[in-house]
Amino acid sequence: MQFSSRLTIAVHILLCIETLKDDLKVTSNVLAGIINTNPVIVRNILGLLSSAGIVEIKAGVGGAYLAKSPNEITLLDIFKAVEKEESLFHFHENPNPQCPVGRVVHSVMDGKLEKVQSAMENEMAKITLNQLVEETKEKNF
Amino acid sequence: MQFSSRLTIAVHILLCIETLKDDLKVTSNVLAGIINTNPVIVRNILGLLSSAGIVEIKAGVGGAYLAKSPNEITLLDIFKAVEKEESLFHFHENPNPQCPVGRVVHSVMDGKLEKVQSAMENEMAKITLNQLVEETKEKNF
DNA sequence: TATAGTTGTAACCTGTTTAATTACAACTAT
DNA sequence: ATAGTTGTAATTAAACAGGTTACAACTATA
Repeated sequence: MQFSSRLTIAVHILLCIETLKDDLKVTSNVLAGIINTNPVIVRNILGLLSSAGIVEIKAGVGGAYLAKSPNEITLLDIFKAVEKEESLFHFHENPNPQCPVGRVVHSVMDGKLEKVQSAMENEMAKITLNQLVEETKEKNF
Repeated sequence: MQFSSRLTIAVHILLCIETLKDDLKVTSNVLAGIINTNPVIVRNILGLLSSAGIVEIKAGVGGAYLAKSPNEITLLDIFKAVEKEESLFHFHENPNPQCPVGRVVHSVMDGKLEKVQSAMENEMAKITLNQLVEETKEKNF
């Protein structure tokens, strides 16, 4: 199991919007060329980011813009925008309730799995788009 | 995206092995009945747990047994046994290297994504099978 | 030794998801 | 009015999850 590449594509899109905004209008065609994918893929992901209040998209005339300051956008925000599943873990259904284990396995595990997911999300919340922009600039000298 | 139910099934299997070992021979048929799935599913997951050195399986005569003490088995061990992907995240291939973002996005993100994955794995490593067994007993009074 | 119960594995099926692609209606600055 | 763009539907191919049937190989024990 892996997460889809929507997360890394979304980050790439946002970095491009912030980095290229002064030089050209950042459209789905431009982004698709940079990311090496299809404009429809980009438009779908931009739609998710827009629904999440992370970007604004100009209908008709085209172009995507950040809806917030880059240090108000975290990796967790981006992750939640593109991965809609509330829980990371999928529990098998209908364990046999006549077994002492089957009766309680769900309640025993739920708390643990929530902690694991929270650990991941807390780490994502520490990373802002601003940090990523700065590192991108640094690596280009 | 969600993890497969292999993790929770594997935990359920291990809890059953430890809890029921004194009362009956824990075979794939028994486990399938308890977990409410197919014996082949159970045998495949038991095979993964066996390859990882977590359980021993008696060929021919049948039955699965823990290969280690329950407090030497962590949720991370179980997770790694049943989810074979090394990286949680899937990076989109071939971003355009002529773009200053495309050139470095991989190296900027890799470190971040590793930290996120480590946070999740560290939390999993804290949880032992022994804890889960104890909580299962408690919840059954 | 023959047998019954079990494991390991192959083959197949269905449903879901990802990613790519074509097509086109609707929108809007110029 | 137009050209460029977005939003979205429909289709395709590949991968994966989970289930199922089938059967060869194994082994304690009667």
